[in-house]
Amino acid sequence: MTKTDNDHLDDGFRWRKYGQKAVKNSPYPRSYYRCTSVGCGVKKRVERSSEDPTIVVTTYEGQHIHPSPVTPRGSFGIMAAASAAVDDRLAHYSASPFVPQYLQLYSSPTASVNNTGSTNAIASFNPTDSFSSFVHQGRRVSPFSSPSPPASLLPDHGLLQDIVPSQMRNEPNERVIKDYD
DNA sequence: CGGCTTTGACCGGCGC
DNA sequence: GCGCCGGTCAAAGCCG
Repeated sequence: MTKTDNDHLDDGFRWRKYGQKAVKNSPYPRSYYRCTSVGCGVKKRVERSSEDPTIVVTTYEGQHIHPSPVTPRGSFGIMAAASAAVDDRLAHYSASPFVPQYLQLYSSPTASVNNTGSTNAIASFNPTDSFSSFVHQGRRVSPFSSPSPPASLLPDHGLLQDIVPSQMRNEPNERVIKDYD
């Protein structure tokens, strides 16, 4: 869940929108995106909370098989370390017998980012904010990956989506990236 | 002109 | 079998 008034969150990857549907129990539509990188079938769903319109719920499906194709402010290099850290946890989680065919990982990646001490743009985040939690569903997404191999065997460099370049504060006049629309 | 969004149609799964 | 629902396709249009 991400608190933002901006619909177009840039998490460091290029996404192509391929669908939009009205969601039941919510006046807001749900958008479907796919990673534009070839061979990377990562998908994500983005929908707005019906209760709090400033909250967008982003659900990622799959893991990127490539590093971030874009480096918005040249500050995404540090994300490699961050993703590696989360990677380790992901592998650990997936090894757990309690995790079914998919796994749900709740984490606060911004905290680990700050731990690097070398952040710049991302340092403006609030790691204490519980809204930085994300739900991950590691499922088979591309025809290349095995049905459901242990994540520890995958080169998953792709959990960068954990870090969303948006402030998660409840500030009315915040403008995260730019005032889009 | 190329890449992306938009948007209605289409499709498969599921419940009745 | 039928209709609903969630997800995807793909043509057309938009925009830098």
